[in-house]
Amino acid sequence: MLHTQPIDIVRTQSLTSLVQREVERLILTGELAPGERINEQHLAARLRVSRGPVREALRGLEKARLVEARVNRGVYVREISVEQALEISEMRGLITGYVCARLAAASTAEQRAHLAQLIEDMDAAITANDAQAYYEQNLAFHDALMDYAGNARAKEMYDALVKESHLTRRKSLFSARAMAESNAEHRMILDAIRTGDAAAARAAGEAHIVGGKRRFLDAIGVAETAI
Amino acid sequence: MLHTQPIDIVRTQSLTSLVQREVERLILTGELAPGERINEQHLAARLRVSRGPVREALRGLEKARLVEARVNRGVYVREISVEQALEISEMRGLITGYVCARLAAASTAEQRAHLAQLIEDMDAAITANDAQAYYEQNLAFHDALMDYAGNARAKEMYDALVKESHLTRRKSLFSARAMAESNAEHRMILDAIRTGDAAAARAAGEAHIVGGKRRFLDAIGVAETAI
DNA sequence: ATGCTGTAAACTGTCAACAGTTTGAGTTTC
DNA sequence: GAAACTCAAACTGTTGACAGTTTACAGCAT
Repeated sequence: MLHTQPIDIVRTQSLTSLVQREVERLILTGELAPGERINEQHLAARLRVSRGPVREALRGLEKARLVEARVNRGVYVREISVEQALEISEMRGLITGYVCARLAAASTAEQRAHLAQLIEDMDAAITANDAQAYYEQNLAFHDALMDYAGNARAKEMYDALVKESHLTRRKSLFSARAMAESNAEHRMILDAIRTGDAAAARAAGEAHIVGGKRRFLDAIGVAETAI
Repeated sequence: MLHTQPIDIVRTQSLTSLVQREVERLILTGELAPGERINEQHLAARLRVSRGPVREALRGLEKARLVEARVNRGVYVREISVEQALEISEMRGLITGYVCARLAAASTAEQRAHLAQLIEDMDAAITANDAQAYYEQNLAFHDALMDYAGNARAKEMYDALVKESHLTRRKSLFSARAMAESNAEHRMILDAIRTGDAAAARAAGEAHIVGGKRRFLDAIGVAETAI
């Protein structure tokens, strides 16, 4: 009975969850752009399912704030304003500060070593001026912080915010200088964690918010005073 | 044409959203208890709709973390453990600290007066040993903090956490002493906001977390060291 | 009595069709 | 030429039905 597993996989996942994951992927990769309308029929035909599971999946994505439904008018990939992007960023930073403080209070040597490694990798990406690599490693760094802090709820909220932040049209192509600043802040976070100073770790996380917000505004060319 | 409004309501709101609100109400009021299974057919019959809207509504509530779906086995009102309740509480407190800091940086006299009034009301509830009134006014106080802070995202996340926290079976019937402690912390928050000291306001919010967590554990009879 | 097996009822997951609304092209009117 | 109207196509909201799975119970063996 070698081929029993595929059947199990089909049986243990609903079409709704599969559709939801696929649409989420389409949105996060930009194949479905913010503001774009999602046609239920076409989507159902493309995925070879009926409209039922598609509608259920879209309802889930609505609560996840990735799409917006307008009555009798269909669902649209959500568009977020600069103000909303900043709010999301602040919430991300808030949670980051929290987990940094927790890690300062309790973390293993292995965890700290992994964080240090990621910072090294980001330095390499900066040297290579590889913004894409930096972006991904930056996500990995923050993911690691969330994982190690031992608060599953904080991690889930953070992940939801990160997904939502991908809705911003302006793909943040950071300059080498911005990346260097950002990574210096990562280093400060790790230093504070190493010394076990929860307040300092939290402050470093907070500083990372403020810095990230400023760099975001710089990147999109909006003066902070204009907000 | 006196009876035109109900029709309009039906037209401008989908059945799904109505079902979702109703099921949410049933859960938050405890008519649907944590762990209880939700029968789609019965629910659809009770609300006089077909199963489609019901299923869509349940999918939304799943993302809102109020229900849990098990494949081929239906959806259940979510049960949360003490650990999860503590995580939710910490996140609530985290956001509270954030908005307190923002209010210290910017708030109007009217807003501060309203907060002061709510604290007075809570004092009255304590004197009357009316835990129910205290509970509701406490929610109103925190709602006001969220409203006035001017971060819509923070408010939404907080509201979602509050709804989720209602899933805990143990209705926190605080003692008069616990209520007094809690309200004293509210007063410290307001004092810090009044003096415009963002750091102190935030610290007061943080203290309110720790205090609330300790009181919660006291109420359910779990030693903090056991967690 | 106790445990196992088979069967039927109940329920979930999925689909296809219907009803009502929106949208846009074409036509008419001013 | 522009605005208003008409009408059909397209699409969403909703429903009812079908297929497959789970569950509970009765019957049987031990």
